[in-house]
Amino acid sequence: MHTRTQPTVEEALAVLETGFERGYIVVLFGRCRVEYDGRAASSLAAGNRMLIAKPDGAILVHTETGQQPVNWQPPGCTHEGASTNGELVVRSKRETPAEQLLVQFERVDHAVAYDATGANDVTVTGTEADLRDRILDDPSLIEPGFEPRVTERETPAGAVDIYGKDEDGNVVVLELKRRRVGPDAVSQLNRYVSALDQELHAGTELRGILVAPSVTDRAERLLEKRGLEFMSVSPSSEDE
Amino acid sequence: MHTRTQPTVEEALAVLETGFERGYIVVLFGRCRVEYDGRAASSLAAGNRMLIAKPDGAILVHTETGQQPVNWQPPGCTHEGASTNGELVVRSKRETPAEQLLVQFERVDHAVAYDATGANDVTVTGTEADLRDRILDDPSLIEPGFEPRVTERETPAGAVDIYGKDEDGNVVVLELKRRRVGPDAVSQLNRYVSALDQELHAGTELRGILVAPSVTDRAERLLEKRGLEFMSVSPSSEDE
DNA sequence: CACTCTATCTCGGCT
DNA sequence: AGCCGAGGTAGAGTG
Repeated sequence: MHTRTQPTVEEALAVLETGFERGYIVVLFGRCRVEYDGRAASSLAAGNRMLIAKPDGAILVHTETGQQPVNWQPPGCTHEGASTNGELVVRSKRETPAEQLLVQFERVDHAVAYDATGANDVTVTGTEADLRDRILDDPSLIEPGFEPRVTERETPAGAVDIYGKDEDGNVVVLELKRRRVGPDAVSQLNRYVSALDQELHAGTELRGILVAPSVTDRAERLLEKRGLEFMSVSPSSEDE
Repeated sequence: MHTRTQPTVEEALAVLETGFERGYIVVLFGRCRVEYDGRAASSLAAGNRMLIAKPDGAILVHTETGQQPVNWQPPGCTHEGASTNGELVVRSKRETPAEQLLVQFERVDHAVAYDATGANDVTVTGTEADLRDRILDDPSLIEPGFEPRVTERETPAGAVDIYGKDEDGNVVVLELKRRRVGPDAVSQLNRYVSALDQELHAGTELRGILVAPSVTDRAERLLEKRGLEFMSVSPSSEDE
């Protein structure tokens, strides 16, 4: 780890460059302006901020508010530091799509280069995959007699989460969501049902069921209009 | 600004608490485990990481890779630090939805409290709003004779981006996207068109046009199947 | 507070 | 490299 408080431009640059070389996270605290140009374009006037440069090429500029950075570059970018007109300038670029970020420090108050190695594989539960497994484990959560046949069954409109049959032999398509859903989820299910309707030969009864903890009013009306169904199931049995 | 290198638990706690009091961003570098429980649940084994606690209640835990934090809490949470079994523990909570984050530091290598005040209003161009303004400014970008009437016109299925008439007096609904679109955008437009189709009295011709720089193959086929149209326009005239 | 939709969404998986 | 969908999406705007 390297740190510097109230460094000169050269000292801050040294922290930045030795940090990059060693694969450290480099963090600069100071007053800076930020310019971005690429998929969109943005400009940010001077203020005290925190810049985070990661060894995988990601860059984040954080202000005192918000969970999201005010400016950033994704992993895979190449960044470089330079001293320009007495200012520390950090530039980050990538191609495809072409975009670049320019951070100009009028003043650097503190610089840190830190070796942030260690496990970064977080295990998450309560996901859509958990909901899927729960239903495959106990299909009666949907309805008595429901039989899952395939997961991720392909259709011209995309892959259906769970494809199966009901006790009367009708084809059933499930679209799973881990949380309360709005109109977009209904449309998604509808796309799959429409696509399968064309694919399956006529006469086959086809049901589409949206499976989620709950739906909004508008989504419910939309389901009705499209002749689709809803079944309330949560990713975790504890949430019921 | 306050900084401490290789602080004791008490020293790190002091940086944390005086930082919170003064409305500073507090950053801790060290080896920690992270537990989250709320909308989902997650667990992260020990490793060297960076914790960022903002005065608005946001918390971020960053590893050496990725643009996104491995764990976080949104703004509005209350966080507190404590010394437990010789470890510095940071806990962050909120209600609605109930969720909490627990970060346990086996070791703190560096602590910073920084006053990150300053302008945080970034001006962005190339957004959907820019695309809308561009079309309102020159409706012929859609087609000769197109006349915008209302933006954000409400329908039972949601608000239409631009509602207008073509040169033959037909109702035209535009759905705008700032970048290349897939099937979801087609479904969205279709929802609005279907809803308006019921609302407008019979006999009125109704056209739906998806406006974006480009569409994917699947989206194009879906447009065709739904009897919808596409017009290529970018948010910025320079992108064409 | 809940609903709806945009986003430089990011991220992973697959083709 | 592009397409597609999930996400503890976050954030903004509105009712």
